[in-house]
Amino acid sequence: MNQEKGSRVTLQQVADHAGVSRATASLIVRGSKLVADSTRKKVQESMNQLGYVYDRVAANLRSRNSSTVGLIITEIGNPFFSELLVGVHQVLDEEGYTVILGTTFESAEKQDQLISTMLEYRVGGAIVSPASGSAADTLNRLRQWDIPVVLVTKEPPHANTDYVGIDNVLGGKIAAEHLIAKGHRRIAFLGGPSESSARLDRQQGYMDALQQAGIGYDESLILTSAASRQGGREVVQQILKHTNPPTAAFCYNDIVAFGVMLGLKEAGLVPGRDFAVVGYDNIEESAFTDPGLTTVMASPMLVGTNAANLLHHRITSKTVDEEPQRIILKPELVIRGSS
Amino acid sequence: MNQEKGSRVTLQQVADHAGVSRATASLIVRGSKLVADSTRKKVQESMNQLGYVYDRVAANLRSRNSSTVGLIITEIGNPFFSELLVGVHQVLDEEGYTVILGTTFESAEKQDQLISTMLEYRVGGAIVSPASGSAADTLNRLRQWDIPVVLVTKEPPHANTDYVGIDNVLGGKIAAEHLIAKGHRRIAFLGGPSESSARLDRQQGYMDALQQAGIGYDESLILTSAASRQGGREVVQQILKHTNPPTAAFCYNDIVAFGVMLGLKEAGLVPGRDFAVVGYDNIEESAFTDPGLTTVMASPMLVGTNAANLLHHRITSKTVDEEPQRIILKPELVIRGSS
DNA sequence: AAATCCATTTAGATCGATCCAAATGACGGA
DNA sequence: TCCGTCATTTGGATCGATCTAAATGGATTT
Repeated sequence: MNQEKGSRVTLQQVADHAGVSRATASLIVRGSKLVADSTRKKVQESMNQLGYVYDRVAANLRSRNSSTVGLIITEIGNPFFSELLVGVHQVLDEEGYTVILGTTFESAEKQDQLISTMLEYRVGGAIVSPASGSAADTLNRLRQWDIPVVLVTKEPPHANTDYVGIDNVLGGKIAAEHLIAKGHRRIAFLGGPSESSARLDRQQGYMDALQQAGIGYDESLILTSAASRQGGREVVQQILKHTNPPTAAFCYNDIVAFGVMLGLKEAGLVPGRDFAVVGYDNIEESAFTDPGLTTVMASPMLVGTNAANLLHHRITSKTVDEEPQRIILKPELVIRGSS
Repeated sequence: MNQEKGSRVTLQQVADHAGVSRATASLIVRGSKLVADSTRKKVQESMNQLGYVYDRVAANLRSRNSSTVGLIITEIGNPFFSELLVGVHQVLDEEGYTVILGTTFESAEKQDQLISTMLEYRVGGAIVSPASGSAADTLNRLRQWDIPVVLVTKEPPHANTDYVGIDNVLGGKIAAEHLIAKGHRRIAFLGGPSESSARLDRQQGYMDALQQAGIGYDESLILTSAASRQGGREVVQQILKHTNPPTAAFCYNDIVAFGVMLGLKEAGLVPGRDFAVVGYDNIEESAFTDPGLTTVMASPMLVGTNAANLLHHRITSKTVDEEPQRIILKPELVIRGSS
């Protein structure tokens, strides 16, 4: 405990203090069972006395393996991602990785920057939720260096990479089917950024359901917006001015749905009675709104744990050239008061 | 661009390719103006051709300075922290740092673990929101190694460290004064973990205001809970059973306040009409509830940017022994429909 | 022509660990 | 006593960069 301020205690110093070689001390910090119990005890005693702190940076440099992984998401403000992040941490902390977090705010340029940073830090792998406009090329920069990448939530075309996501077509479909079963015939699809593959898939499922029910879809009831509360609020104000307004809406995600419900209240309508609303994601908050939000459960945390497990597998088994894996989680409908 | 898969291009290889020494190449990647323009161009050309990627890990090892900083928070789920995180990133990304994030979930043990990890990764500094039960000792482990630490939001007793926070006493006071001015006489203080210094300060301000107004406080109207929606919901159910129930509540934070508003609705009361609610933090969502939440604006992002700036200052100016600085932001009341 | 200066470049040691192949030494068997 | 075996320990090279102090060489001064 009595070290010089600011200067680290090195393994060499520990070894000298304990009267063994640096190599032996190194074996001990790595928990090797090659060393005799008596020496192990002696060295550990010295480590405590000197206040030794393992230098993972130096170790990683020599051993050519990294104990850090990158996590790139598009938005921290969205609880979907904070829950996903919890899932990722849960698995990776356990396995001894340290996570470097980056947020792109949906900018492809920022995403590129972040990938450069992660390369410079020698991350062992990365979990990436690609920014909407970004091409597969960017991601290949990582794979080019044999760094495993797992994509989550969105998949740019031609990205030949591991992917963990949600069956968005199915999700859109069960949402729309639910509203149809409730007797609605004019159902809007509201919000979300137009370029997002996730949004397009949900829209596809929504349209499929309407077609199959023999209703057909009305292009004028499909509107995009920012994926925010404010976006939802604006887009519902707009749809209510429609000459033949809908009686229900399926929203891009829960956040948009909250905005939609707020917009409805502001227009004097009661969500769940005068107008049905269905969201997507089932973030924690959805159970606590008034009325509770009917939504498609996307289990962000499960996406996170799956992605983390897959990445860990790739990193340890060095099988980057193996066939890419796709894990598609099946969404389920959670019915609450809003529909 | 034609490198062996998996093996990095080193500065040595770049230097050989360009016909200069490793040292010169090193000067160039660091942007030194000592080198001639002609050589710089030549070497940069080689870097592009070979696809060189700077190895920040090796560089940090030799130069004994770190370009990473640790950020330890208690909860990612709470938007207060995700907004704070955005603020921190905003400043530190700009300055060229990389952030390692850790979440304690309010566990002192986990916090200890995270600090160990950050030490092992040679972070240049850390921003920490201490877990409620944690002592100052833990933090001193970082300072012992001359690693600057900036505390945010909470301050354990005897932590002789830089601190950025909000004037919680004042915040509690203006919240209570607002409710008193609205004519309320029985005002509850609801939710939050009992050990938290932030909570105690807010409670202090609340009690001060009541005393000064000649009302005095009633211990039975002060209740703790988990700092979650569910916590707020439960605690309001409880307080409504009081023999002489309050007509207004000041809540530990916005999240608790949302739970309180939900609980009121479930009990058939309309927040803002039958019962006034005031929150704390002014997270984004507070403007989008029904009714909008009156709350004490704590500007989490501003806390983040201030903490990041202060930390950057400490890291660069090597003045760890300088008098600790305390930045206390003044909160303001944001009045909306809930009161 | 020699000395001085300045701008640029460089060799060799170093950061703190791991890897490898080889050394050490105790022990049992021939 | 000598040797092979096995468990343990070790020195020296190495990861990919930076640091230091010194070398290089052309221009300018004396």
